[in-house]
Amino acid sequence: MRVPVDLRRERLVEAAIRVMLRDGVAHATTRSIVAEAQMPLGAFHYCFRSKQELLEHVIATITDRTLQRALAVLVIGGSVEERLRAGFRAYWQHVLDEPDEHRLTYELTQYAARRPGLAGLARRQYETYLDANTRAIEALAAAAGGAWTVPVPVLARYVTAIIDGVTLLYLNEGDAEHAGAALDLAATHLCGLIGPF
Amino acid sequence: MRVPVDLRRERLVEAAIRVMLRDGVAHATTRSIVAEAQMPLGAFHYCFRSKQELLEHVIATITDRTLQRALAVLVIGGSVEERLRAGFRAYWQHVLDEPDEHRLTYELTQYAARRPGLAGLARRQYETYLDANTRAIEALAAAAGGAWTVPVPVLARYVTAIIDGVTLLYLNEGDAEHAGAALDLAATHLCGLIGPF
DNA sequence: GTCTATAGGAAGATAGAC
DNA sequence: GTCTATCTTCCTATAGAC
Repeated sequence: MRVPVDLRRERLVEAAIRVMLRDGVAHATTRSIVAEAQMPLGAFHYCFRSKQELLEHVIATITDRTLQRALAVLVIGGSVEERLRAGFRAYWQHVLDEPDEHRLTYELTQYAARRPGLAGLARRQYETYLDANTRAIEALAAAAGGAWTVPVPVLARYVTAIIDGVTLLYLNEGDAEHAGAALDLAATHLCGLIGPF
Repeated sequence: MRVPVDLRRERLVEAAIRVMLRDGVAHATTRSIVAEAQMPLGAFHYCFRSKQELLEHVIATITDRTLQRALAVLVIGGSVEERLRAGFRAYWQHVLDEPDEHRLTYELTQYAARRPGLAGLARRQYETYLDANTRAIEALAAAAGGAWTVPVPVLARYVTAIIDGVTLLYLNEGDAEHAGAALDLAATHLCGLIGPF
């Protein structure tokens, strides 16, 4: 039974993500991945040169999905404050719905940062998210016809940091109400930094 | 040459921390740890029942050190705003001085969260930090003779989240100036949440 | 390309002499 | 308690038949 190599690659990447979501990056061995994809062990190495090559595809896939979700939020209409809050709310809802996806994102970043061959990818992953937040912040100011009272690069890092921090806290502590309230506090804070009009 | 087992345990824990700081948790194998401590491999298992037992000691040691540093900041005097900013500044200076220690903290939390035998420790680690921040926030309000305009549990999570988020961002992106400015922004925000007097 | 079988190495843990 | 030698298991990667 012959299956195109491209399709096999895709299936292995998806299988790897499922295993990582379920058991963590450390348990995603070549063996567990091919088992999840219902392929023989030998299939792995004529689809990917090495396990690192698979991991690069996994990280690229996850980063792209996160980015697509972030961009989808930008098209929401309303006042600046409504749009800002809607963005935060949509993100937080996704954390509540798919906590494992977010856990995996942090795990992959850390895993990549520790291997020489993947360290660059971890950095680029963060730069991608920062860039998306920067665009969102600039878009909000443009829509308001005003400006921010704090430099955009600082705001972008503040937003990225509070989002990551609240998510990490929720994943480790499990208190959704208080964590969500802390994120709302940051959103309110940001609303006060827009102007003058 | 006979060395007390308690002392050997201590040396293995310190050696493990050095290896983890240098190469990451995944590279801290029983072999690399005993090599760092200049002990034979066999020494490991009459000092610790298992590698997990060593890890419990490592996490306890690191958590305790972080806590001691946090408590040391509390004795600083001055106005409420000065004390709050001094606390943030002291923390941030430590991040700049010892980034590897902070990287290790996140790595250990994540590592622990994925093993059934250690998952409870990861949660307790976060609860410890949250508890320390809660005390600091209450102490600040008490010193001001006032109160916070936002519930303390929410503030404690906001502080924990922004600290973690900014640190993680700096460790992954490397932009100390902008990350520090984002942390300052949060400190300023907090100063505005104290009152009425 | 596809698979089975296996190489080659590193991990945690233990056996047993001293 | 102390150490050397070894057991068992699991990993990534490859060899070689089809």
